[in-house]
Amino acid sequence: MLTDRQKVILRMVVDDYVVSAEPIGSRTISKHPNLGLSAATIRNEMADLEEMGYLEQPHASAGRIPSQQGYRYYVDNLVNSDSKISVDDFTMIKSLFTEKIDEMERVAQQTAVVLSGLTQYTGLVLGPQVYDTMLKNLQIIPLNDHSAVIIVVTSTGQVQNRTVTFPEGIAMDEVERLVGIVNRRLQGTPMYKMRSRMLEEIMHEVARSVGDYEEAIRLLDQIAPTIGLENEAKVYLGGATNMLLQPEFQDVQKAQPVLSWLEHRDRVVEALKADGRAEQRTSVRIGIENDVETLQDCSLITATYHVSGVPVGVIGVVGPTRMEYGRVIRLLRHVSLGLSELYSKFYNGS
Amino acid sequence: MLTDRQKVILRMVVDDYVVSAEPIGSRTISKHPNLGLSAATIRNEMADLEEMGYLEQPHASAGRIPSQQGYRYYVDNLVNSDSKISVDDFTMIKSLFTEKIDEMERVAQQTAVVLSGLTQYTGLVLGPQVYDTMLKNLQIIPLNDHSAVIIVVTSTGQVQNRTVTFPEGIAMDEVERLVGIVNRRLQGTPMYKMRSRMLEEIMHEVARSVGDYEEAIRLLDQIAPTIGLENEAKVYLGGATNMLLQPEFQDVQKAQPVLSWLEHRDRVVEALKADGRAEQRTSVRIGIENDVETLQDCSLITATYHVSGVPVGVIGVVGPTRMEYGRVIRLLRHVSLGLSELYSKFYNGS
DNA sequence: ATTAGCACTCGACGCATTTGAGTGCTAACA
DNA sequence: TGTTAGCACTCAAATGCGTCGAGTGCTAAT
Repeated sequence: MLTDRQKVILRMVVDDYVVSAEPIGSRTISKHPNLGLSAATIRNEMADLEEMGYLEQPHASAGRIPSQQGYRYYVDNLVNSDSKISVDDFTMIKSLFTEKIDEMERVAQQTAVVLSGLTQYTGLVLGPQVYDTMLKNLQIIPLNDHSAVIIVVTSTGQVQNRTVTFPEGIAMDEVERLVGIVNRRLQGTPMYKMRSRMLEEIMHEVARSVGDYEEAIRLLDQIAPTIGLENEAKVYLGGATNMLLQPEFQDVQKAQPVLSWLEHRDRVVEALKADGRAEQRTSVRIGIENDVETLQDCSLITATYHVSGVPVGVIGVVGPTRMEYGRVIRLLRHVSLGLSELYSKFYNGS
Repeated sequence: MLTDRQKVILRMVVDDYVVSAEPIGSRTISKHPNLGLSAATIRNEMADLEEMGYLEQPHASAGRIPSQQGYRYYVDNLVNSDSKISVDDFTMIKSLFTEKIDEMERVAQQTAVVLSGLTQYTGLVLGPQVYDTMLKNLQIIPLNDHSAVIIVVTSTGQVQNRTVTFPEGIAMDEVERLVGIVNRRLQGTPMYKMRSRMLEEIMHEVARSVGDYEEAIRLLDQIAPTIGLENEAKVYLGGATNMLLQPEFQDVQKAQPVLSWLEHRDRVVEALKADGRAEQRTSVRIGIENDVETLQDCSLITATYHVSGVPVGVIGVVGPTRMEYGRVIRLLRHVSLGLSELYSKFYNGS
């Protein structure tokens, strides 16, 4: 357990280090106003904090920097994440939500960019995944004799499409009949049940109406991935190269793996989803707390956003462990609330 | 005009420098087999080549490196861009086209990744823009009382969609009537004429059938951007962070602007389009030949791909001016041929 | 418990020296 | 006349060395 004074000192070290990126010495701390302590006293306390694992020394005659455990303690006990965000931040974010953006995709992208712009870290947005969407409509538009566009519309207005080529021996009208069947029997079916329902309920009816059973199955197989669109979450990155401005990424060897990791969307999606499933509204992963090896010197802070109280997406920020935890957490909370509002309006029909 | 011997030497300098990234000295060249010349002779020739502007010296006692003019001469006269690509490259690319990828979007993305993987530069793909597509179908799917999804399908099977919210006082059936009019009157209209045709031909008819003229215009305005989808080309990047492996990007200050430039898709699209309009099938922009200031130490090589002989898209590679011009040009030619074939099949209905 | 004082540590910085790759020039040679 | 060997010269990079100073730990005094 830390004494009050140790907490104060730890907080000061973190706060100072986060802005300066240089080890903090005892003198620096002792010069802080409203802290009538000499450097020697601070030294003693710092030595204790180091022994307990909250601080560390890059080398013997240098100042102290927070350890990952130190950051963790800071985030759990010292940071004030409830106060308001700064006026500048507020106006910046406000423009994001008031600007009339009718394409929801652009909102997500723009959110990532704004998050990065405000923090100089990388902004992440995991697009909304609404789980209880249902099939609204299945359309087929013939292109020529043997190919057509299949269009799926969900109850929330998401649209997915795919061009399919028919196997030899299947005529257009058979396909159209097939689509008719799907529409008749499966409208209103939740999307996540789609695939199984298609197999269970439709197959026999298909067999009855379509000439060639074998071919019908082949065709359904081709359409299935589109129809049963797994509502696959898309991730949007913003300002990944902003991170190159951070001192810890001045060394390309350090920066390359992280940027490279960010390039693979699927990995990023996975990392964000993991946090999205957590109970809390905001999650902070510091260094080795990240399952991803590449991010062992980075922190990932995420927040979920909601539609009708249900979490549907995640926003987040990746940066070096030396991060403005307080500010970033407040920013993310604020933005996630805004997004929740926006998406709720959108999905509940504005 | 260069003597044959000077050409040989220039080619050697470029070839050596491209792989070593270190200034090339006279001794190195003289040691080349099938070139019975002493270092001293090479020195004289090199001095001449420098005087003519094809080589330069980083500092007095260093070897020579090619100047941008030197690269230009190399590309124009010395590179052999017609020979075949290597077997390794061939198999790598082959898997790209034989793998059955039915989503054309993924083909483009994957092409960019493969280009980068093969070169360690950044791969670029400007998605196909087919200019003579026509309106195939306009669909409207109501979501609730005051919003619906508008879906546009073109003759080539491209699908674009948008959620629209109706102004107060416009009922769903009026919207449906409007869509019907558009379908009846404008099916088969080339997409690029869409917007003007909509205004010219439809307005008066709309006014007749829809109750409120003012509102009808407002509504059409809202739909217009989707219908008249400018066939906006999408750009796909691959392996931007691979460039951080290049020696010239070991300095973050050098790398950051370039990576940052690549982050803004619109700028990249513009640069690629510029090259796509050029006459030649492949274009090489070396250093300052790039209009973009950020790329003054980079080279951009592009090649167009075609559908039915008409150029519809661009692929390319961005890297440092010290680039394997020969190999990259051959790669791009090969890949662009493959893409042309693939897209031609796709658009002409396979 | 706090603090002043002091010896000690160690990276950063500046400066001189060395090293070596590479050049330009000159004179000899075919 | 073109080519080459030889040599003095140049300069970046590497190496070594002393200095500086921020910061520490320890001790003794308050």
